[in-house]
Amino acid sequence: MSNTEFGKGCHLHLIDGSAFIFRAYHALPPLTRKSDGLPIGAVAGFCNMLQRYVEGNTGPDAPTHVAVIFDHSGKTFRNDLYDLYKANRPPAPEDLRPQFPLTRTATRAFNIACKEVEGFEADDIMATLACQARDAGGRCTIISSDKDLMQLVGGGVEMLDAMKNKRIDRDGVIEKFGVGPERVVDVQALAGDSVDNVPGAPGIGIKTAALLINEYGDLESLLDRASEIKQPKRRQTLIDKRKQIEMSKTLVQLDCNMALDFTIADLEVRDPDPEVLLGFLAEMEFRTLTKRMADQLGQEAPAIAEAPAGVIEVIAEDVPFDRDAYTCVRSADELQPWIDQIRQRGWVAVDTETTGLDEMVVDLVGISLCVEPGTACYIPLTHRAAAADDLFGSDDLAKGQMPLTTALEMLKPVLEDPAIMKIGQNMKYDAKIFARQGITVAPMDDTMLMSYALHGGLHNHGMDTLSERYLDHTPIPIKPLLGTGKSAITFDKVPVSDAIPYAAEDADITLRLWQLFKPRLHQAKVSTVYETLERPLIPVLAKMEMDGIKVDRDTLSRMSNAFAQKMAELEADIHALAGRPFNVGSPKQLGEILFDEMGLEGGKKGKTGAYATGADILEDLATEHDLPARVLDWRQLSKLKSTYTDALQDHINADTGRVHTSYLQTGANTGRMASKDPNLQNIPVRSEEGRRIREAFIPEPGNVLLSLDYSQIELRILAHVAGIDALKQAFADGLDIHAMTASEMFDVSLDEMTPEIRRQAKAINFGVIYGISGFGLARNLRIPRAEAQGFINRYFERFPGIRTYMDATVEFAKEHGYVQTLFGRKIHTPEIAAKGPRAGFAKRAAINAPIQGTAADVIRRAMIRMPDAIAHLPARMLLQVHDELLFEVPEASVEETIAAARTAMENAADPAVHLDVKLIVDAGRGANWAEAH
DNA sequence: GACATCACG
DNA sequence: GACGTACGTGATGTCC
Repeated sequence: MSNTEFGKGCHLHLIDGSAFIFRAYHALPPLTRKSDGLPIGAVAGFCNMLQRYVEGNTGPDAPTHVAVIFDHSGKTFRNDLYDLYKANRPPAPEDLRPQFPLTRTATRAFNIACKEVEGFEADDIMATLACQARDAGGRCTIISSDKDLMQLVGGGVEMLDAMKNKRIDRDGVIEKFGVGPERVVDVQALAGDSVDNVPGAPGIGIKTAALLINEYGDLESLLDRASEIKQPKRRQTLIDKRKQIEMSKTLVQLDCNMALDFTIADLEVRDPDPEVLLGFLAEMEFRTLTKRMADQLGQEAPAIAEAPAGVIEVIAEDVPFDRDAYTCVRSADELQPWIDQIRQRGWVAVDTETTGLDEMVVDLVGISLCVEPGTACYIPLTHRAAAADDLFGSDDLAKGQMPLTTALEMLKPVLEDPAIMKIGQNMKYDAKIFARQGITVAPMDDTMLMSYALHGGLHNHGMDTLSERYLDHTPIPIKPLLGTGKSAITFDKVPVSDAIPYAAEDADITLRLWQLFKPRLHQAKVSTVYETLERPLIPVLAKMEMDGIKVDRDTLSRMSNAFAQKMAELEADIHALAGRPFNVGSPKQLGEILFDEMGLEGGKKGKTGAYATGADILEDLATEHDLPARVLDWRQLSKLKSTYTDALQDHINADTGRVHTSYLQTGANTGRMASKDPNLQNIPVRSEEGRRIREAFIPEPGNVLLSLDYSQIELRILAHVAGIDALKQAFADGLDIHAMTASEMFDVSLDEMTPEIRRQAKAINFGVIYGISGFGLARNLRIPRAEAQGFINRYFERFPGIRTYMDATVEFAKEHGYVQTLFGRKIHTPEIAAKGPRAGFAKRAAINAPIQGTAADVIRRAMIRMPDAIAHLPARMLLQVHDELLFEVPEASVEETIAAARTAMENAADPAVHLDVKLIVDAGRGANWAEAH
C-alpha cells in the first residue's frame, strides 16, 4: 500500500492524546474490568471519544490524514532548560498509570497512527507536523483546547475544541490572548503558567502582557525598551527578571523542526480492521461500545465471555491450586521471561521471604512473583547450603541461586515502573525490604488493605484468613518449615525445594485475592476509602517506621535501676505485711493473701474462680489496709520497668540507634491504627513517674521534638454528626467544653465551676462517645447507679440530638450490618443482631465507631498530605498516637514546621467533608517528648 | 495459649 | 425482668 503524498487539498488531524486520556479519566467513575479488576475507566472514555470522533468524520471537511499524539513519559528537553518545569504537576493517579499503554493499543486498534517521541512533548510533535502540513499547502486541525498550542494557529492551521465542538482560528486566539498567534509565545513568556510552572514575569498576567506586546511590537523590543515603561513596579520587574522571562519564552516556544522518523504521508486515514478493533474492545469488555462499533462496521459483535480473552483469560475460580506447577527461577535467563510477562500485563503480585519479621533488621532470602492465577515463581537468592554434619545449614550459599544483585538490578526497573502495578499482601513490609535495597516500589496495591476497606469489622485481614474465606484454600503453613521454639530456623535455612511451593503460593494467593477484591471495592462503594485513606498511607507509614525515633539508652537504664531498687523495698514491705513471702506479681496468690488469709471484705471471684485484684479493687481496699496500697505502687513500677524502661532498650536498633515501631494499618476495626514492636502509642503520660519515660525520647542534636495534637477531636465530631447546636456553639466560642457541659447539666455558672463538677461532666462527655450506660458511668465515677442514670437522663434532656443520633446509628447498623464514618469507611457490626449481653457490646461499639473512625480518618488524611505539606522543610514526621503527630525538626525550622503541619491537620477533612465545627490543633515543643507533649 | 492486668487515645 | 456493660488497642507476667 503506497501512501498519498500530503499536499494541497489534504487535511491533517492531530489529536492531543493526553488531553483525551485525562478528560476521559475524570469524566468517568473508576471502572474496572469485570473479569480481573484492571482499571479501564480512562480507556473506556478514550475509546468512546475516538469512536465519536471517527463517526463524526464525514463530509468535505473530513481528514485525509490523522494521528493521535502522546506525551512520552519521563523528562523532556525543557527539564534540561529549567528543572522545575511542570514540577508542581501531581503524579498521575495510580489507577490511571496502567491505562496509559492501553490507550496506545486502543488507538492502533482504531487503525489510527499513534506517535510519541522520547524527550519531547506531544505539543512539539504536533507543532512540527502542523508546520509541515502548512508548508506543504495543506490544512491541519489540532484537536485540543490546550492554549499552549494556539501559537500554531494560522496559515491553514486551526484548533478544534472537541468538547465544545468549537473551532479556534486566528480570531479565537486573539480573543484568548489579545494578540495574534505569532505573538502568543511573547504573551505566555510574560504571563507565565502556574500549571506548567513557567515563571514568567511576576505580577504580569495575560491582559497586561498583551497590552505591552501590542504597544512594543514584540517581546525583544519590549525588554530592550523596558526603561521607557511608566509604571515603576512593572518597569523594574521587566528589567530585573529579563533572564527569567527569556527562559520562559524558550519553555513555551514549541519546536517546529523536530526530526521525525515518519512523514505526514504515513498518517493517511485508514479504515479499522474490524477483527482487530472489535477484538480489542471485547478484550476490554466494553459491551456497549463493542456492539455499537460492530453495528457501525456491519459486523457481528464478538461475544464477551465472562471468562475474557487474551492475556487475562485466566480467572481464579477456573484454576485449581497446584503446588507442583510453580517455577523456580535460578538465573537471569530464567528471570527475563517473567519480566517480559510482567511488562506485557502491567501488573505483578510480589512477595518477599526474609530471615525474620523485623523489616529493619532482616535479610532478603527470596522473591516470589505471580502474573496470573496458577502461574507463579520463586527466586531463591540467599538460601544457605545444607551442611553434611549440620541439619540447620552452613554459612555457604546454596547452589542454583542467581546473585542477589543481579536479580535486584533486573527487578528494580519493574518495581519502580509507574505503569506496572505491584500487588502484595501487607505491601508495607515488602516495600521496606526493597527500600533497604535501594528500590522504591510504586505503584502498589495491597490485598490486606483492600480487605480492610471491604470487610472491616468482619474478620482479620491476614493472608490465611482471606485465602480460606475467599478462595476456599488453606495456604501451606510456615510452621513445619521453620519449626518452633528453640529449634526454630530462619527462612534462609529452609531448603529451596521446600521454599518454592510455600513462597510462590503466597504470590499466587495474593494475585487471586486482588482479582477478586478489585471490582468489589467499587461495587461496595469503598473505592474512595481504599484509594484515599488506605493505599496512599503505605509509603507514609513506611517512611515513619524507617526513620524511627531516637531513644536514650542511659536514661532508660538509670530509670530501670531506680525502679528495681524501689520495687525490692516495696516487696519486702508487702511480704512483711502479708506475714509470708509470695509472688507479688501473681494476682492469684495476692487474692488468696488478701481475701482468704487476711480476711478483707469485698473478695469477688471472676469467671475463672480467681479473686479479682484489679487496680479499682485494690484502691477500695487501700482505705482499710497498707498492703493493697503498696501492691499498687509495686505494680506501677513493675509495669513501667518491664514494659517500658527494660523493653524499650531492647528495641533500640543497633545500626540507627533509634526505635522503629511498626504500624498496623488494619489493626483496629474503627480505622485507627495500632503500633507494635514496640507499641509507641501507649508510652506513659498520665502519671508523673510514668511521664518521665518520655524524657528518653529525644531529637538529634540541634533538633527539637514537636507534638501537634487535635483538641477534643472526637467531641467535635460528635457535635457535627449528631448536630448538637449547643456543642457546636461552645466549640465556636472556644469554651472549655467540659465546663460548659457541667454548667448545662448542673445549672452552675462557669464562674462557680468546681473541678469536681467539671470532672463528672468530662466523664459524661466521654461516656457519650463510648455509648454510655448507667452502669458504666456509675463505675467510672464511683457513684450509685441510679445517680449515674440521672446524669445521663439529664444529659439527653439538655442535648436531645445525642439520643436521636445514638438511636439512628443503632438502627442503621441493624438495617445494613455496618456503620459508616463521614468519609465512607464502613465498620461492620455482625453482632448487632445478637441477643443477650453481646447486643449491648455491639450497640455501644456501633455508636462509638463512626466517631472514633471519623477522627481516625481525619488524621490519616493529614498524614497522607503531610509529606507534601512539609516538603520544603527539613522536618520528619516520626510518630502517630491517634490524635497526635510527633515531628523532629532543626531548631531553625520549628515555627515554619508548626505552621505547615497545623494547617495540614486543621484542614484535613476538606474538601471531602465540611465539618460544622472547626478542628483545632495544639502544638508543643521540647528537648524530649515529655516537654513537647 | 488463656487470662489478668495496665499503659495509651 | 435479668442479663452484665463504658469505646479502641498491645505488652507483660503468671499459670496450666
